[in-house]
Amino acid sequence: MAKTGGKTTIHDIARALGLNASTVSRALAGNPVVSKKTRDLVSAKAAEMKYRPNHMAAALRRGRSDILGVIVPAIDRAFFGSVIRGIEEQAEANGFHIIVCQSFDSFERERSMVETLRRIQVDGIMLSTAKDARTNVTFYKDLLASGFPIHFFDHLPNGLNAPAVLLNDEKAAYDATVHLISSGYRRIAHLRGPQHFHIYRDRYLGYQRAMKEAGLVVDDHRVVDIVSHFDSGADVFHQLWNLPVKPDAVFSASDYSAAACLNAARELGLSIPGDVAFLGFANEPFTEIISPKLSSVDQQTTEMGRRCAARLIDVLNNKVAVKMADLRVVLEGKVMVRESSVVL
Amino acid sequence: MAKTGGKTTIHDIARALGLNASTVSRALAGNPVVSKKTRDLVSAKAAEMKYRPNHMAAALRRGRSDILGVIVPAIDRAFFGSVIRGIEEQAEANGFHIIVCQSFDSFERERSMVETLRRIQVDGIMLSTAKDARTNVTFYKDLLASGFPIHFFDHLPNGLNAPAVLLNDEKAAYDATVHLISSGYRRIAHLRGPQHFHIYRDRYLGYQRAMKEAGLVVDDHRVVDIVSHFDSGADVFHQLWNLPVKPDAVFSASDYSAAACLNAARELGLSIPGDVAFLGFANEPFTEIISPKLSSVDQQTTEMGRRCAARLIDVLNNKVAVKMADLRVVLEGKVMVRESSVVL
DNA sequence: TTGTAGGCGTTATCAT
DNA sequence: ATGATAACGCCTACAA
Repeated sequence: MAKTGGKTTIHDIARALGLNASTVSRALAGNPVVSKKTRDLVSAKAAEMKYRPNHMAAALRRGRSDILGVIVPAIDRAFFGSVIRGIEEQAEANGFHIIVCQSFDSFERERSMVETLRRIQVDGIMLSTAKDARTNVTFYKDLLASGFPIHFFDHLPNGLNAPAVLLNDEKAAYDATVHLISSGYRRIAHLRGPQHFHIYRDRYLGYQRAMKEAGLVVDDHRVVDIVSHFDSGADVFHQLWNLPVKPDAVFSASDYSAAACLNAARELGLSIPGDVAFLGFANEPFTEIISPKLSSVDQQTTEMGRRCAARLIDVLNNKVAVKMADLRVVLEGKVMVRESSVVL
Repeated sequence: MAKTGGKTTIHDIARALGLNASTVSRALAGNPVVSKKTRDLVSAKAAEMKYRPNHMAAALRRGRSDILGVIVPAIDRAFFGSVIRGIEEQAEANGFHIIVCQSFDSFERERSMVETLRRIQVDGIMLSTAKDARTNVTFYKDLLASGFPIHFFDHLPNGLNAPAVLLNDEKAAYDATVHLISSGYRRIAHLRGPQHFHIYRDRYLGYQRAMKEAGLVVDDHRVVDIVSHFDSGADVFHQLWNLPVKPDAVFSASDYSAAACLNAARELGLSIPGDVAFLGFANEPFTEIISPKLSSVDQQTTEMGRRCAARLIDVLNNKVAVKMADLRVVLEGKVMVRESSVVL
């Protein structure tokens, strides 16, 4: 019989075998210092007694939990679900587990989740910070200075220099715009995200660079700010279509806005991509469902998660010095060409 | 200075205050047996020394980790992301954390994840089982018999009687069909999911019941099996539209198939919902993005997660006897009426 | 009201 | 090759 709550411990196995608990521990760990015979004996007995190692006890002793914390604004957003998938894959492959928390885009919640995760003794934390104006960069600076292993992904708060896996938004937007240009479009409009976010500013810059390099003018009338993600799409498109010189393509910093505009264009009976082409950003699952299928920029989300976890684990295993500068990984986006941007 | 790795323990606080660690422990726990003065003193010192409780040590001692395990086929599917959101919300509100794992629809992985989670000493597990033919119900029966707290959601493997939070698929499909009927549609086709899954069989049954109750015939030609989720949609619709008597509405057991058919119908220049209406199932995020917006059945995913976690936590807190029968919760779906099924 | 001591299950450091 | 012992940080009878 087991001691506590029907749970077998190494002591139970030791007793049953007339051995010492430490020998059992070593045997179970496959320590070659223990004779092959004993090792086999022990593992047989362990199986027989349905022994299940207590990971927490081991963690307490070793000072390492093999658990990583993940904080995202909301787990049910496609982007984060996909990143977490990559994180979990990579963690699992390395014997780690992940605890997932949601900040709901509140900095205060985020801060308290970090605290709680540390109490649980996670070995490190990966997070995509909340889009919260109250975000206090000092908190992260202190955290980093304290040496606690933390990795960011998707974006970094303004003014923070820290290990992170990011997307090269400028390049991705550049590539996307180049794709439109090389497909023959010239009067390319841009639906622009909030410019106080790095990612959207970079997308705008990439768009501009591609236009300029091709010798095309960036007409300010063709650059429209996205206010709400989806709902105002029709208005935005009508505004663009009422310009004296109509655009022949729309590159949007968001798939939602792109889809809304695309729908508005179709309502008007326009041919897509004949009269006007569309290209979004984020490669949301719905881009393949709507008709015509929306071209978009894939953000390598799962890869982002994998890389982030891999880097963090490298740090934990001392395989990589915690030189922050070295730890910045920038991924390349991928233009997914679909029906909305190719003249058939 | 702290003893280990710069981490303050209750012993450090005790020493600094000339107290005993147990007093500090009690004070920190807010135990009223400790004088108010001492309690204040202790918490002040704790803050000063940046004390962070070691949850693992406490867990080991108390035999309770306050961590729950969650196993889903894939975290990046909208359905599961949404359920997990609910689980995490509820767990967090009760001082629990969740560890998330993916089975990738493999029974063997699932079984090994259960094992690993138990090693980590999670207090209970919530899972949506893998759609894997090799699934062995005995495994779950044994697990339940052992008394380990486990709750299922979304569906139960055939032949398993266990605590679960499910959707009343029959009723939801019935309601959906009734909505179409009361909107004036009569020749309603059904895109049917694989009948060896309970959920799809129930949806088919609900459709049939509504039709019969309304005195409408269920024409077998109008019932088409969904093979692949999305791609074959156009073929399916053409097949339906080439029938001698064309359907005037399509109720699909999947949003993907519904969307594919809807697109095919639009290609043919049909008016939706004038010529033909569409109603899907799952309320996928894209239903509001495509045009016309797709009516669908909401599966109360977040609520499903919340309820599942709430029930499990009740069991853990001994608030609810572990009578399995009592623990079956059946949620009602909700018909979301959108543009694709209402004649304007 | 506070202190003492033992143990949760494991591992690491001694010694044998 | 194996055993004894202590310790990881916390909690909780029991004692004072």
